[in-house]
Amino acid sequence: MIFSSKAEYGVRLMVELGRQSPEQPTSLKAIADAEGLPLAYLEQVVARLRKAGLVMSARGAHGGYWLARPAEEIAMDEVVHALEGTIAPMECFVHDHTERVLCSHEPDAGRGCATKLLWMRVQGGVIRSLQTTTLAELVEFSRRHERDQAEPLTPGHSGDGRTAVAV
Amino acid sequence: MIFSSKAEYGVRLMVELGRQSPEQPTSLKAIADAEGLPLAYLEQVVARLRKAGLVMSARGAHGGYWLARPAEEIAMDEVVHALEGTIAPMECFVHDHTERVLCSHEPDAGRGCATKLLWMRVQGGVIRSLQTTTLAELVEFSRRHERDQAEPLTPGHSGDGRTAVAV
DNA sequence: AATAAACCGACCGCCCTGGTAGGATTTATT
DNA sequence: AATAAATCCTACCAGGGCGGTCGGTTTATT
Repeated sequence: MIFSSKAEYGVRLMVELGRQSPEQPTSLKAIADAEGLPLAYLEQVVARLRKAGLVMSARGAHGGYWLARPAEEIAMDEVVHALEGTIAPMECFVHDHTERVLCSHEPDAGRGCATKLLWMRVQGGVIRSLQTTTLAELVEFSRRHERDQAEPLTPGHSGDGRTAVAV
Repeated sequence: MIFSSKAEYGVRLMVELGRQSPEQPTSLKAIADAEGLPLAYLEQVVARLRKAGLVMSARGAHGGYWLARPAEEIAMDEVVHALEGTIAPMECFVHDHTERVLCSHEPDAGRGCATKLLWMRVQGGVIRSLQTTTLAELVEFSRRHERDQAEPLTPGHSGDGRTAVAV
C-alpha cells in the first residue's frame, strides 16, 4: 500500500471544496458530515493544505475553507505532496539519513544504484500521473456521478486484478 | 513513502542473482555479505520470491538460489508484486473490507469515486513503470557501475524518470 | 559423522498511523 | 455584551505493521 488515509481524506476534501462556489467558505463540519469523516482529524488534514497555500480559511462564525485557486489550476501532485510529504517509493528518497541499510546512495561498489534506477522510474510514473490530473477533473467526475449509478472506471493498467472498480 | 524494505532487499537479491551465472546456486549468505543485509531476514524475503516462482532453490551444502528464468524475461512488476503483494496506492484497493471509512466503493452518493479515479491513474503509472523494466536492465546497469564511482542520477521529479539514468 | 545450506514458525520492540481530547482564539449574530 | 460557530493548536494514546531475531528441522555434500 502506498498512500495513507491523509491523502484520501485530503483529496476528498479538496473535491468537496471544488464543488462549492469559490470565495464562499465551507465549514469543515459540513464536509465531515457529507463524507462521514471525523472532524477533529480533518482539522489536521486541512491544516496541511492551508500551509501549502492550496486552501484559504476564515475564522469565526460562518467561517470555513475555500480553494486558493481555481480547480483547473490545481494539479494533484501538489495536493498529494502537501498531504503526504515527498512523493517517493522508498525511504532513502526522502530522508538522506544514511543510518539505515535500506538505500545505497553511497558508492558501495555502485551496486545499490541498480535498485535506485528502478525506484526513480516508479517515482516518475507516480508523479507524472499526479501532475497530469487536475482537481477540476475530479470535481467534474464527481459531478457527473452525482445521481447516476457509478460507472466502471477504466483500469489504469493492463492485467492484474483491481480491474474491479464499479459500484 | 511507498514500498517497504522487503522490496528493496528483494530487488537487490534478484539483481545479485542476475549477476551470477544461472543454474549455479548462490547461497543467501554470500548475498547477505555482499549487500550487508541480515541473513535471517533475507530468508523471509527470498521465500516470497520462491513461492512466486521467480527463483529456484537447492537445499543442502553448496545449495542456494538462482533465477527461475533468464533476467530478460523477468519484468519488475512481478518481482515487486511477489515481495509487496498487490501494488496499490490505497488500502481499499487491496482488501475489499468495507469496514474502514477510507474508501468509498459503495455508491455513497457516488462522490468517493472521484478519488478512486485518481488512485487508479497512480496505480497505472506505477505498474506501467514496473512492467517496462526488466531485471536484465538492472543487472546491466549494475554491471556498468561495477567499478566506476557512482554518479548522481538525475532526479526523477519532473522528468519521466526514464530519462534519468545518465552515465 | 559433520557441515552447509535451505526451510519454517514463533516471537518482539519500535514507530507510525489514525484518531481523540481539550482547549484557545477569532468572528458573526443576537 | 453575550453567545455561538467556527478555525486553530498541542498533547496524548491505542493498535498494528515493519524490520528483525531466534531456535530448530530438513536436506544434501564431503
